[in-house]
Amino acid sequence: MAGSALHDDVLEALGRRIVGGELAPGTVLTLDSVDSEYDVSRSVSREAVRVLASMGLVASRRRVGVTVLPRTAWQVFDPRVIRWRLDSGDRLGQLRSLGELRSGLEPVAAALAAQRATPEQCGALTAAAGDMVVHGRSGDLEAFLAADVVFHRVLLEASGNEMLAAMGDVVAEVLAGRTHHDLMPAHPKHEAVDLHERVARAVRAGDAAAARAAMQAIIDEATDAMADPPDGEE
Amino acid sequence: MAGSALHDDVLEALGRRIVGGELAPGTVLTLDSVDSEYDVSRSVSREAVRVLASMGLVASRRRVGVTVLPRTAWQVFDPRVIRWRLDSGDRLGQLRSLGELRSGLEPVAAALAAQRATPEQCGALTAAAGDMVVHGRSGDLEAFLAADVVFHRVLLEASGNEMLAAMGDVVAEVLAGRTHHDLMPAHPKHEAVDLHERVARAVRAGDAAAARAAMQAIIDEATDAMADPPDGEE
DNA sequence: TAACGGGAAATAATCTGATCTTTGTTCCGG
DNA sequence: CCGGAACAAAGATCAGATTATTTCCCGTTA
Repeated sequence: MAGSALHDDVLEALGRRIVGGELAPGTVLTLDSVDSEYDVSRSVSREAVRVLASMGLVASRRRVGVTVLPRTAWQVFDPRVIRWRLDSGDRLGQLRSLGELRSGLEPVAAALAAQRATPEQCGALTAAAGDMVVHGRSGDLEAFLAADVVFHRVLLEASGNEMLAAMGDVVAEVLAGRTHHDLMPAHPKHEAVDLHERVARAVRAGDAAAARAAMQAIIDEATDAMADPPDGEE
Repeated sequence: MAGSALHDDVLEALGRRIVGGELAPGTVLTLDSVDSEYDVSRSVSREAVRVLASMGLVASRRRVGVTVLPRTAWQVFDPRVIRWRLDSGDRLGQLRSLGELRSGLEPVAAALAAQRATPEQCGALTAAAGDMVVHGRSGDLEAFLAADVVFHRVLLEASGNEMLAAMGDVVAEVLAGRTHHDLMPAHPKHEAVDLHERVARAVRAGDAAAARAAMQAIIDEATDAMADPPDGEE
């Protein structure tokens, strides 16, 4: 990291400690303690705390200090909060929440994409689905994952809804987390790959209902897979 | 607002100017210019800019200044960004995006609530639906809105998914925006109110499919209503 | 002429110390 | 026991200086 890392270092460190549970809700820090602990000047700790406050992780009051807030106050859609939760002991809970979210959003995105996707996006979608077929057969899980991520990202963007599009990064992290934590079978199921192709076809044809249904099936399949881990882990 | 307002003032002012389009993407400010324009000290403008950067509205680089970023970089799930967009000329676009989001999320939330709602939440849901009936008849739009907000908020919380629950504030703003900008009929439609009661019943009965279907119908109805404004406005 | 390299200036980043403001606490008088 | 006044702690704000990058410009050189 070339640029100024100081401020972000403190932000990351404190954020992880809070999200990870080391700093329980109700804990009070003082700016001075942050200064000395991370050996930075007040402006740096001040700005880090200010950003944490804007994320709902802490609240600072005069004469009291900086209080760690309970989960209910967190901005759970903030990408950093999501990332910290995925990296912490709360990974499974976060994946469950995100899965439920996806089960609502992605079918809608598919339906909208069927109505709004540009020819380029249709092409990219078809290409990504094709890549999934190829890498699914060859068993190259990383390449498969990459194609999967591209597929979902393009689809969300093609929805023409900037909020759905913003979920692209999150979905990418979910997919990556799934492959990297043994929640995926060694060979992607043929049905799952087939469903992706079906979504691409439906979007190309402008068939919103079919796109929604196929995407719904993808999510359902993924949910079932997570409920029954391939190697019985956890 | 009791506490320190200075920092938030600058943050709000700059945020609104950016989201509202007055400060177009690519515009560069300098910290000094912010200092003098709002007549605050360096630390105040610094922290405001830092938070704006954390929201993806600006990026600051040495020797260049503070650059306003394009929409694609914005954290569109940040509640403040949503609020600013709703208050700006982009209100209709934001309402459309949020509507599409709701059409995905709320049915899922209803289905989950049917499986997870506590007895207290069931009670609150039923009570809110009852209030909607009463105030819908009497024509007290504000009281109706309040009950509507409570209904959706409780339902989202009852989903047991903290990310869905976090959408409560956003949904509240959407509903409020609708009534306050003449996108609602003078008397709430009987069918809409009836659907809310049906959701409450389904959740009470633990019937996830029925809860999802009824909620879907609510959203569809709302979408249709927005497509055909009652008094032909817009 | 074009590529390369060395300043110089601009600007955010950081540090520092002082002062102001709010607010929880304590203590005193009634 | 209660109400209010004084005190103190901690963040909030201010002001200035210093540092570190980055960009731009210009001269040199191949």
